[in-house]
Amino acid sequence: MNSAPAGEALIALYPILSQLTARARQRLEARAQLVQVPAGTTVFDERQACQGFPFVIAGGIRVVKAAPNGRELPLYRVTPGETCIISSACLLGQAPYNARGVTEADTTLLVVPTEDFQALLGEQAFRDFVFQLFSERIADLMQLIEEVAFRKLDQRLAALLLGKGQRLHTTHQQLADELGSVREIVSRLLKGLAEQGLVALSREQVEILDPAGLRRLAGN
Amino acid sequence: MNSAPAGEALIALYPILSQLTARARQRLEARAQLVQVPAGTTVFDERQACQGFPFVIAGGIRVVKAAPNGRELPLYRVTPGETCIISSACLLGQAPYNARGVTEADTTLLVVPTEDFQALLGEQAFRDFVFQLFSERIADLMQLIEEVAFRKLDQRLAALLLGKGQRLHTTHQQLADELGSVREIVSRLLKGLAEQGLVALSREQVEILDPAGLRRLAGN
DNA sequence: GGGCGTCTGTAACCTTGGTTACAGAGCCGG
DNA sequence: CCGGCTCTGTAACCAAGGTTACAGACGCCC
Repeated sequence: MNSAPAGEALIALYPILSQLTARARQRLEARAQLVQVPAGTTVFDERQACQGFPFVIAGGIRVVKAAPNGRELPLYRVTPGETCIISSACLLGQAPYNARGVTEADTTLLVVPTEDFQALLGEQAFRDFVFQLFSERIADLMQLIEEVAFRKLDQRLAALLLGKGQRLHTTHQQLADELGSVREIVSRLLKGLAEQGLVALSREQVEILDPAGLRRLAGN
Repeated sequence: MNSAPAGEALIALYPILSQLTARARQRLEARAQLVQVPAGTTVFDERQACQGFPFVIAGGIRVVKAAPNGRELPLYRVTPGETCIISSACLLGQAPYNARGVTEADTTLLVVPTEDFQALLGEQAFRDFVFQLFSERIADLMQLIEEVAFRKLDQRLAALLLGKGQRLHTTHQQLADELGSVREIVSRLLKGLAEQGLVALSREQVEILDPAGLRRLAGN
């Protein structure tokens, strides 16, 4: 590791690492690379071989599937304290990435070389940690499949609006990106929601007027 | 385990189990339940708590997401020698199932109680085995998301037809089920493929005439 | 051969969501 | 206050897929 402060931050974010054996710990400190990445960078992409395993120290990564026409569907986000299961899956399965990772903000990563990741997995504590994340993500992905395959866009939009406070500051375009759709449709649907009295719209803002109604819509 | 033959079959299918410690092995044999299930049985369903961990000895399980209107989208299949990662995810994440499992044929399962599954995970060999399956399935699920979200149905149909030999014996209804669609659409699309000379149709049969053409179609 | 069940073909129609193409509206800096 | 930018509203049109509703074909058993 390149600096002591980074090491402390790492342990604070990933308490599991404090349970490593001394040997694993030393190896990690000696070989991991601290990397700074500006917002909006593609840190890995489809069909690309996995070069190492990233711990997110600060910032965050949005993992998306990209359509041939340029549209993107977000799969999940990796925030500090989590790890990128797609990287784990690649490293474990010897397969190339099958999604794209883009930093959502200026991001600090600690990148562990492939061999050292394998070694880390030899540590029970770390392995349990990765296991836990795996199972959570799998549940998320199943949920996403259900939404994409079966839910209509207005339901997905309603679900997206919920649970982010009463006023969201966002553009229609951002909402569309989040749903893997396009701006015009989101505008259309939001108008529909507004006409039903569920939300109130203004520039770069959506105000939730009837959370229960939205939940009802989302839940069908 | 209830009978020696089942034990041998189990080891043959899951060679990893031969690497267990004697203690784990004994525990497994003492507590696992051999269960016979006829074809078409729902062995677990959405929102249901996970009761145990199944090893598939014979037959197979189709894991599907069910839509409110009764349609189903297959997520993956569990064949003998594999394990059901959704069960693993439930047990690890303490969450209820979020998909449905249906036997595709008469099926023999060895069901391991929850606590004993946790104990099995304490065994390195077994844990590695589950890990491997996890990463493969995650890749599958990502692939599925891509298909559902971005591919048109004719492309998905073309992909489905490939890699099953030159003549497939199946009904349009079965193909539709496989795609999470309906019979009429599949008939329509198959007709289109036939008109392009890619396939030849007859009752309960699809003959692949131009695999390369199908692959081209599927790959866009 | 007649009757029945399953499988297939097909047409008309509908809904959803996406595309294209603008027109304004709000905001901000010069 | 003006020009330019981003964001929003909206209408016309289109394509994909699903729904409804039949008709006929094939196979099989009696």
